[in-house]
Amino acid sequence: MKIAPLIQKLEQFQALSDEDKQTLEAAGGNVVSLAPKQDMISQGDRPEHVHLLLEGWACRYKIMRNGDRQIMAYLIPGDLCDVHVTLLDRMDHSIGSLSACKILTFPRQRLADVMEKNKKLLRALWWSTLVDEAILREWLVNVAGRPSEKRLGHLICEMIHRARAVGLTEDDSFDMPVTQEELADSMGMTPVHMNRCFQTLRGEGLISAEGKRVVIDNLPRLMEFSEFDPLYLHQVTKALV
Amino acid sequence: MKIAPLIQKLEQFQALSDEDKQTLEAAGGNVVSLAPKQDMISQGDRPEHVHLLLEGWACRYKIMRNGDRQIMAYLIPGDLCDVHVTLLDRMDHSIGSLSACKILTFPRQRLADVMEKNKKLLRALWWSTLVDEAILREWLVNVAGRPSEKRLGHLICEMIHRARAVGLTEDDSFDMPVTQEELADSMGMTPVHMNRCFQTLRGEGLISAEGKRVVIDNLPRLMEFSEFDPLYLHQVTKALV
DNA sequence: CGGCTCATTGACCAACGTCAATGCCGGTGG
DNA sequence: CCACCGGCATTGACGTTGGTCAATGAGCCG
Repeated sequence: MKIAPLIQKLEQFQALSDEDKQTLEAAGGNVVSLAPKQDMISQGDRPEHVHLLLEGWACRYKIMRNGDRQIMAYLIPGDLCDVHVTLLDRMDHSIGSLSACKILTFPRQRLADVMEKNKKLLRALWWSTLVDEAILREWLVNVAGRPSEKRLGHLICEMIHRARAVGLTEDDSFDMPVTQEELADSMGMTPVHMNRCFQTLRGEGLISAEGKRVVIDNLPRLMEFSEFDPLYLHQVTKALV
Repeated sequence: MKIAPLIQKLEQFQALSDEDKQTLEAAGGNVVSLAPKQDMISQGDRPEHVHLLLEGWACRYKIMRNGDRQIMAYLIPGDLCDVHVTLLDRMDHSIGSLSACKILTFPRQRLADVMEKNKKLLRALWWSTLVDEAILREWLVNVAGRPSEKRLGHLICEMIHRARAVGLTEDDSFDMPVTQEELADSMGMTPVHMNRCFQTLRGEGLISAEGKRVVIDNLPRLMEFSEFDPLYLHQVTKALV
């Protein structure tokens, strides 16, 4: 099933019947490929489709006055990028691919119809936007309140938990197709300093990133170091440890 | 009508019939008073009620490991504090009063029943959580990407727009019952530095805060200075200027 | 091999944090 | 009515985290 990772995510909230799954899958339209660093939707758009990420990583971002980019969320397979557009008039931010992506597009109205008729799915999708909001709150805490090394550590902890929930990890490692510059843009720091943070975490024996592969050498210790508490992810599989 | 400010807010999204309004009002329970600096809900709770703020200001916050508090949202009259709890299992943060508050409590199940039966209200309430999320994204941009004086300026612009939407402004001034320390906790800075930011904005002739009353001397210029674009608030009344 | 993007390094700098003192104001008890 | 107290705003001197600038490497691809 194309939408398997989404199903996997939604079932953390509520079990879905085969019929529910089929209904959702049937609402899907085309699968589209997107090259790295391309916009999927831009700020100001009134998109006609909702996008489900099937492969690759993407991000929400805004471009600021001085040209800086602020990344506000990372999107991984199973993430619906923009359920908003079924309710909000216009995109207040852009969504762009980080790596090469495969995307399933849902015609907006067809998804709205599904939610109109199937309350279980509606609740599940609403739930997923609430989890996105919870993640955003934790990002704010992270950026506003923690020193830079812990920020990076916390982000890595979050991403391995989310990646694991959709089956994208191996032991304590996963692919993170994101440059240090992009990481810096998401955590409110400079690329130079992001690099220094990586050095620190490696020096402490907490992680050993090689290229785009992040290997966490000691997850419990990294979680402790980064003050990471997975409660905010509202995952059923609470404990990874 | 007790829930007038909420109605006023929801109707930015969609007009509601008298019947809709009555349905929503009827779901409400008791009106409760809360002294300043009291928790309304605490992290980890599974609350039985959804809270609608009728009077006063409150905030979402988390306490961090080192005892610092991070405020993640300000809540003003008309704001539903925790629609989440109809779907998320447990509170991942706390909500506390800043000033004395009056709160209308909705028994969780009764609100869920309303949404079950009335799709228009369900959509309106979902919409309001999506707007909350949009505000949160902008806070992240603000804290991660703007220098401290613009952060404060941006927050003030946001709050006067939100206050105006529920009729709580007079010309370009409004009551902000929040200490500089609380503001600092929301913008990721220290109270000392928050004070310096106030001095700058006053010195530039942008605002003139006297006690808890904020007077904006030149709103267009403050918006320009703070890089404030109200799009993210998704208000119908876009322009204040 | 040349040219690209990205990671890494070092020297220096500024925004913001820390610490500690002082002032202001409203509330309260004598 | 007035003195005292407690919370908050304000100020100044100084310290530190993280930003800036600019150069060097390392890996990849045509």
